[in-house]
Amino acid sequence: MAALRLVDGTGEFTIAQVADALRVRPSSLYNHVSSKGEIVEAMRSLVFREGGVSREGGLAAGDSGPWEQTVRAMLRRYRECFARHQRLIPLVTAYTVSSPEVMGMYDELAETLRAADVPDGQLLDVITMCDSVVFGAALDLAAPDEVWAVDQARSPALIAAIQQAGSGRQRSDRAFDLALDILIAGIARLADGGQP
Amino acid sequence: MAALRLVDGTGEFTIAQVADALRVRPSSLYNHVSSKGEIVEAMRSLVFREGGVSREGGLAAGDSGPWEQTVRAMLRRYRECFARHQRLIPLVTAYTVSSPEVMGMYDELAETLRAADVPDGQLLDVITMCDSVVFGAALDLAAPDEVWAVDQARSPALIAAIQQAGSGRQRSDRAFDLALDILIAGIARLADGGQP
DNA sequence: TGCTGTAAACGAATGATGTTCGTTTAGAGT
DNA sequence: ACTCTAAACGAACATCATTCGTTTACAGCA
Repeated sequence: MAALRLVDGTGEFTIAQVADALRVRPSSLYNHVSSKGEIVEAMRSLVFREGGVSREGGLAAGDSGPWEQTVRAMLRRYRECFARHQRLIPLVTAYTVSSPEVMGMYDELAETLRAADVPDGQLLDVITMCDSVVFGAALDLAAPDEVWAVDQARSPALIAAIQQAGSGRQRSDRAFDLALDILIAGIARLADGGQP
Repeated sequence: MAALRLVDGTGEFTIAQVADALRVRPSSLYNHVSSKGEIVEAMRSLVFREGGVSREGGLAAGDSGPWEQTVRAMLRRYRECFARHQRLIPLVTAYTVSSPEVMGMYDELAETLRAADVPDGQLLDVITMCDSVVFGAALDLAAPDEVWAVDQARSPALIAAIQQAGSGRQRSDRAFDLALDILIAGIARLADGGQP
């Protein structure tokens, strides 16, 4: 089944292409999967497993080290998965399915955050926020560079900013790291009550 | 052209459906648009204009009020657009196009942030981060509730969190507001040098 | 009123694509 | 050798986006 992943080199994939890569006729595939969506789902699982996002051994609770590092590493790993398969991103977001592999990661995240004293009432909100940042960053990663082309901007501030920033992958990485910093600092402040 | 938007009620749209809604044959549409992608692009513009995201009058620079409020309102409006057309989200992210209408908003954001003393070197990173959060939140909005169904979670912390949280729209809104808080607090800290 | 030019609608056709179904092949276990 | 099962196969379909040459509707103008 891994041969499907050769096809994420082109950004699209058709049943026929997959069948070709497998030296098989299109119809034969339907003895193993029931739809194209199921293939997308399989790819998602695969990407997660190969990225080590879905924890093999039990849950996290007993993890060593400060929670900040754990969360940072976790989210970074999460995004890294999709960074390695950028073309997959529009597919998995379009297909809106959620494989059980993903849930393992949320479990881990929940345990870690809870151990870090994030109030129960805000736990799910924080998790959703992490999710948003990671997926948003992944989308940004998949977007073509021309989104930030100088000639589309009319504001001098924006033009200057674009020229200062690196290009493509670098820029995206740096922005994600910054987001992680801010995110974690914010969670930390949540963890002890108010704004101080 | 606005009649196409009736079709975002189903989550998908085919040329034939659009043609039907317009009391016209599919082929006739190609006298007005050159591809399906162009229709998606048109929808994106329309959503932006109707949401008031793309500023009609010139740039923002002279805006009154603290920048925090301006940014918060801007991002909230941005997300609100897609909240009103959830089914559009996978489409616009998949089609990866960028209409000129969107750029106006980035211009405005850039000016505001710059006026708020965000260091030039990090301006684009901050903008990207805002973008990520908004799009991630929009995606979360579009995701079905079952993503957060109790029976999929294995961790007690996560199960508890899910039960405490509201459902659907409420939950998503609250998570987004929290993210905005954290985001803006983080930007504010950026704006005066270090972590303090 | 009749002529003309243009924009839009039309229908038929085409090529991709995902999917179904009944049949056939190959091989493992007895 | 016989049987059972899983997988491959090819021939269909249905759905879609898109193209092309033709025809209609109508506005401007003589």
